[in-house]
Amino acid sequence: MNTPTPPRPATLHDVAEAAGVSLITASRALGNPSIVSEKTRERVRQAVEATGYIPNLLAGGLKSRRSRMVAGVVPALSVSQFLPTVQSLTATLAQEGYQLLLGQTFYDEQREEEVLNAMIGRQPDGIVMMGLVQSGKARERLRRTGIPVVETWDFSDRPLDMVVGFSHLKVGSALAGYFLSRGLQRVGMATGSDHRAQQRREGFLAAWGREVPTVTVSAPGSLELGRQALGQLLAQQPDLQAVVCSSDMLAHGILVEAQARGLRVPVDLAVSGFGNADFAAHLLPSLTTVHVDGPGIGRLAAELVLARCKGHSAGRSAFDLGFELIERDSTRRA
Amino acid sequence: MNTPTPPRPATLHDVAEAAGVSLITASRALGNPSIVSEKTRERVRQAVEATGYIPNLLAGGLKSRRSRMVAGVVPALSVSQFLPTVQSLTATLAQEGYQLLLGQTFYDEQREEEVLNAMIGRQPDGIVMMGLVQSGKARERLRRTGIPVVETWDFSDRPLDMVVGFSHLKVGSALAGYFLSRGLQRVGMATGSDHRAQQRREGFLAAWGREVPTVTVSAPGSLELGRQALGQLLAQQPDLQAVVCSSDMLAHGILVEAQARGLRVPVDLAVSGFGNADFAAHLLPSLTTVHVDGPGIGRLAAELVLARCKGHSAGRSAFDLGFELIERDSTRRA
DNA sequence: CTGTTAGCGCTTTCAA
DNA sequence: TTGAAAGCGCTAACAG
Repeated sequence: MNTPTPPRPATLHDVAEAAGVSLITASRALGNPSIVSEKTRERVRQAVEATGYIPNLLAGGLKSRRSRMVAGVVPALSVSQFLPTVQSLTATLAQEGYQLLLGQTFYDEQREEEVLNAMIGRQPDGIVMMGLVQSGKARERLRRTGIPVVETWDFSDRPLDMVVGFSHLKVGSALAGYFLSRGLQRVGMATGSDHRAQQRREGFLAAWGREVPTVTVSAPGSLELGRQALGQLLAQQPDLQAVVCSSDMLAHGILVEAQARGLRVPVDLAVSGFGNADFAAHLLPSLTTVHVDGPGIGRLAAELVLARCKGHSAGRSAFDLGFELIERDSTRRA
Repeated sequence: MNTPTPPRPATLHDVAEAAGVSLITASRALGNPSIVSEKTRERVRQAVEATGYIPNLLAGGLKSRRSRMVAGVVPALSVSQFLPTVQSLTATLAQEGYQLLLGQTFYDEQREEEVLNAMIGRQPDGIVMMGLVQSGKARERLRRTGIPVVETWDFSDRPLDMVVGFSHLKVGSALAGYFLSRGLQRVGMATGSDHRAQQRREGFLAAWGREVPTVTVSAPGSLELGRQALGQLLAQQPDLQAVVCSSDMLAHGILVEAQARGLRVPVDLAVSGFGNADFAAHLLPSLTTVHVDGPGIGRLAAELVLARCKGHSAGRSAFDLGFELIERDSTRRA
């Protein structure tokens, strides 16, 4: 064999030539094989093999107006809450030949606008946001592009386009109801600075009926910040009975700091988290938390975008997937 | 004002018309402003404003042969080890107007080939892999495309193209040296099934000089798997003195299970992790681990890709960023 | 400094 | 079932 490897990557033109068919026939053999004869299809297949052809999807997308890319935007990748969602989103899209373009806003409206503009310029077939789009300018711009947008991990009756999530206010009030039912009085909060954590706090206070000592930490929080938060809460209220946290990592920090201070959980102090991280069930004591179906959110978001791409304009556009309060040992009465 | 919003998004053509200049002048005013007169530049700027123009970067890339996208490939997004790297990679690229295309291999060669083909079809200006490219077929194909590739989080003297990482063998032997120097004899390992964790194990055994009881868990491990692993190790060797873990989460699980069993760390059992996760320093006891500069890896990988895009063909292509063993209380002699 | 011309690689018409 | 023509939106190359 003496096939000199072509210096530049093979194009569909090369494939057509090698197969002895026209360019468009080669295109159809690959993109719409059912309307091409068996024989031709096979010859094209061999030509692809021989040339090592990989289709340039950017070029195809220019004419067909589908990039087969979906933008996924997170506050920051390190916010572990969203990882299962982004993972299943990416995996579901990949199954259908779509790739994810990743963007980060760092909880900043300016950056949110920038990253969304950068995404729009790449003509994504859909955009999936973790959280609601904050910037009004960006909302307006997105609406005008007509690109399908799925906001997730939150809920709104008047979404930009589609929304898949749950009500953080309701999470907060569910937690308040739970702690009230346990007869706990002196509750404190360790809560992230982000919009969703603040919403849960509001929901909690509304149901609780009065203010509670609160330490706000920079989103999304960490074990270290949780440890510090307990110190600060105890300084404010030495006879604290419970701490409600906006993430499992913060709650974990509370558990560690409680142990360091010789406080027994839940006897001396009850603790709850949020997110049902995979470590929550296996801590000592196991952590009471709020479970959310992260992978389910990602899957549904992907399906909604894909459905739109195929022209099925779904009827419903707001999906409340709810949440579940999971009681474990960290709040269980002896 | 009575400017009817155009139903289809504005193109550069519309901008040029609105500004009263030719298409290419409008293009230059945006992409290479220094060679356009101040006056023209301003008129184009206003036309962009008026039309709400967002450049179609896919179309531009077709001709210029730069997509301004970089592919980033992880085993799975939930492998938290890589998150700081992907985060800084994405952020560094975004600063220069590049976006990240995300792919997942799920530790599977078949999927690795698929995801790399999907990426190549999108003409990325570079590819950053977390780990080495496993599939020989994919290595060959990547080499032929000529796309800059940076393999990370590992090291090789004969990389596919560029490599930014460190030697897992050396990490293993450093850990062995450390435990030997502590005079510990009966050591066990809890280790992930992935290639890098296995390499660290090999490095450890080579320096240790003999086999040790080992529990292998599915990569990347979790707190729960760590807890189970300690049970299994103790069943094999009841008088175990130390456990070397392939991740901080596994080590954390060992700590929790030790506490559940009434074993004191480090007095009864010494424990080490890997990765220096942000919780490691704040656990009780704080966790001895191996620190790796995750964000630094991402930043350097981005810079290498960007340098190649600008034509600077860097001399060096293998960067060993090393690692640092961080001794904390979980192995410290009383 | 500005414009004209010719594509990038592919897919959508339309016609055979 | 196959093909020819046209052009997606933009930029490189070469004039003026």
